[in-house]
Amino acid sequence: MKKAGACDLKTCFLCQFSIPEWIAAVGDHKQHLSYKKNETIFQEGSPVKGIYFLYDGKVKVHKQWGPDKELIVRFAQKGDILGHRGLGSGERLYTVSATALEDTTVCYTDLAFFEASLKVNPQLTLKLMQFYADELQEAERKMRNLVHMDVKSRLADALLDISRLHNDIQFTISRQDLASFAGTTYETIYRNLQEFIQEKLIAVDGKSITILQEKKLKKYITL
Amino acid sequence: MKKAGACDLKTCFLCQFSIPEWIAAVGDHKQHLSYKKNETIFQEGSPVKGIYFLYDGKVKVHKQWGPDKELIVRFAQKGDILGHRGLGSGERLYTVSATALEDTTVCYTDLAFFEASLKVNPQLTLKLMQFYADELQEAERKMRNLVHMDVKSRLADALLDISRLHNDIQFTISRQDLASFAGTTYETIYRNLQEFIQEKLIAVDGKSITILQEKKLKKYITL
DNA sequence: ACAAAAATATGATCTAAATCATATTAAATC
DNA sequence: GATTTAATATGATTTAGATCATATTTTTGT
Repeated sequence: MKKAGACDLKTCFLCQFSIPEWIAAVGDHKQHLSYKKNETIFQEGSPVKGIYFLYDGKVKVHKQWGPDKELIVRFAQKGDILGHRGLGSGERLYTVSATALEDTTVCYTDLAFFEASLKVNPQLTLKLMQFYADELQEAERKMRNLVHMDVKSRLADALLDISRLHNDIQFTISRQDLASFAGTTYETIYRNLQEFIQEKLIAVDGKSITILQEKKLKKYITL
Repeated sequence: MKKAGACDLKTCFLCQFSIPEWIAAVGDHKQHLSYKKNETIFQEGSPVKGIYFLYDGKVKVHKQWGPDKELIVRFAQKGDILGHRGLGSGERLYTVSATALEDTTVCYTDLAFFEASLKVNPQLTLKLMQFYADELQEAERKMRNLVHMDVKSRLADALLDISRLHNDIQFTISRQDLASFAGTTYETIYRNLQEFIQEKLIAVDGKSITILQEKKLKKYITL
């Protein structure tokens, strides 16, 4: 991680929903930081020091289980907020880790300043609340999927989800990350990807995946 | 469902975090409603009309899957807010159902009034945001458990969770609800409960479950 | 109080997906 | 550019837990 130039004070969640008079204060307090591919931005279990806003790059938000198992909870990209799970009423420890999937730039605000921002900008609090509400809905939908859908359907859901995020039918992701996101193992993902390729619903070239038949993939989810 | 007497304007989330000048408006707008055991308070997929606050009784918050499968996302009790998942930015449909597990009293506020309350009371918005943050953390923890823990550990977690909620080592719950909460089937719960009884970690008498050795149950979770 | 419906109990069977094992290829790192 | 390390490929084996089947008990509606 190294410090980088100042940000434009327009793009991020914080600037977007703060009153104009507050933006100057934001400029004084926020820092631009950059991370290399695979670098950890923050670690599950460590104390929450601040909040991050993704400027550029891709980040995975994940929970660890033992030494070699994980669950990817979310992929974040430009504009997304990171580390906000620490704002709850419990102990101030990150409950997830964030790791850069490619070279990434974020801007960072310490917790005290962010909390002050919430007090000063009710609109910010409201938007953040709505953002949480959406994430909660999505988390619960995923929970239900984990319990009631088979792996192939969950993989279809994961592929569509990632495609939607990238706003592109083509994207790049490792099999292992796909497994951790769909809540299964590398081998099972490998086999089910093969099936989707056979069925011509997707095309794969190295780490690049292209969705060929979105409609048919979607059918797996409601079935 | 039938209308019941007015509420005390003190207990619920809404009253607790509204400024004093707003309480009168709350009194004018909120309604007390009562539901009999097994009655549906609101249904997944139907339009969000308002927000509920639990006054008395126990409620399960659950997602349906097909005609005969479900996932219980949360048990709610006195003071808890219900229906708030509808506050996100998406379509205004309930993403979960709420069903009374025993005779229950709630108070109800239509959505427009609740949203006005959020605008008027930044403190309310802030508290609600924190509440969401906590629920999100918990949902993500459960997701990880579903993926990486076996049923016995998830059952241990569910039992401890329910005990904590009731603030009592003894509580009452059907095997089917326990299964839906732990993300598994009735039969599997039945068998694992037998094991816990054999190991003398719990005692069961009809629908009543008593936790005998909390410590040992907890060990299942981190293992 | 009685019939119908729901919840519980328990064994037998089946299967999706995890685990194991090992070869190959690609990507970092020194 | 060579060497370690990580990611991918793919078959074989195992297993946890779902599903099925059926009997009994409890609850609930009329």
